Amino acid sequence: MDKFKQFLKQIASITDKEFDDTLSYFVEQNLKKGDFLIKQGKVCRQIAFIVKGTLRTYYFDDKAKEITACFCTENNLTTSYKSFILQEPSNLALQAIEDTQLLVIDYENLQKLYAKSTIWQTIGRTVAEREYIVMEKYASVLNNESAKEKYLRLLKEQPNVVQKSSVEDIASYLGVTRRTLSRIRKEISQS
Amino acid sequence: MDKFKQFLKQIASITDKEFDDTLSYFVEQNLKKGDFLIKQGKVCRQIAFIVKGTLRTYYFDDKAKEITACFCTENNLTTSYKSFILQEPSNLALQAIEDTQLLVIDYENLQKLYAKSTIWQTIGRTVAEREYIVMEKYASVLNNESAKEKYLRLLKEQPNVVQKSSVEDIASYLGVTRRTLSRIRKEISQS
DNA sequence: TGATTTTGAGGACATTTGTCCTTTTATAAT
DNA sequence: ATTATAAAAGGACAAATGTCCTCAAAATCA
Repeated sequence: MDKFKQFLKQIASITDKEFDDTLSYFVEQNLKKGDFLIKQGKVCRQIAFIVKGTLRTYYFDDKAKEITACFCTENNLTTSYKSFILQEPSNLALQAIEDTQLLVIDYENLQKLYAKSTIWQTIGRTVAEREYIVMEKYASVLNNESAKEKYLRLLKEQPNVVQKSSVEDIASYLGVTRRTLSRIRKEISQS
Repeated sequence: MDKFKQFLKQIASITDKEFDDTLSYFVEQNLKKGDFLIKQGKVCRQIAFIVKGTLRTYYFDDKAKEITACFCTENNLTTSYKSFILQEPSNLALQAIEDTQLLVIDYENLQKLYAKSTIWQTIGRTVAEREYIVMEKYASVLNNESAKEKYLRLLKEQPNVVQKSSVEDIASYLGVTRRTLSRIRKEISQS
């Protein structure tokens, strides 16, 4: 609960009172490893703050290959954002890769917060802006870095994720094949 | 002017009066081919609606290679978004690749709009959400498509851009080398 | 117009990455 | 513990892409 308050304070200058007034709009939810927060094809109706744990999001590309879109970690928000924004069926699935504890708000409640509170309008915009910045960074990495550079970056920025995930999932996140990732790992272990 | 109103109406239900009250916050600006809207290293203080024309945005990657980040076309917004959001020096430059006509709002005026009008809060959030969705799509293309697929997609989605831009710029946008793009073009012309 | 510079096409070869497969190792189930 | 199953490593070869370079065409400038 306190972690979430800290998270929000770092986004906008929300007062303790505003925060307390808000909490009733959220519900706690726990996922076991392997559980889904959101499944493909359903309209995503939640945004969740990850108190503890990790989720992987994935979709299927044009060639029906499963692609990891993102690893979502503690102290961040997670959702199938496009589906949530447009309230259209989600092409993303969100699955817990370990036991996970969430604070969840649904679409209606968030709209209520937007309607009644300026600070929440600001939070909503700022969250979208930040998600944009993260995605822009990801795109530039995909555009400009080699397989090895991308893997080393992930290793540096999200070492826990590398630990907890399968080679397959990491490879598709980096836009390379298992074979390539295997080569890279060997190279690294030898140097 | 009317194009801009249409653009906004499609984002949020802004009334004619609200729109008229807003217009004084914007200024018209014209760029000649080659002119910069924003230069690297400066804090970006504007968001612009492109009434007519095209801009290219670019940056230099870790290896000091110039990379085209985006081709911005008529009836869309353009800005160095990250720099604008964080009010930090821009790594992007925005340059007109043909004579271009803009409607520009600066940072202070936008903050004023946010402060005084709920509809502008909604517009601000919705714009950020849309930019996110565009960037997410771009990332998935970069992650999953071959050089040829990416080029064919650009050709389909932004044929004018392909016409107006150099091979170099298109290649870096697609994350490939000139040589690769040259091969693809030959292949296409032969089929 | 003629000279100069920039841009695009493409040859030759190197490197990276992918495909298909087998072997090895780790994990789970009985 | 033993067997069955799934995941990772890696061999052999193919395809895609990059590097470096030259030449021709196009654009620009004097």
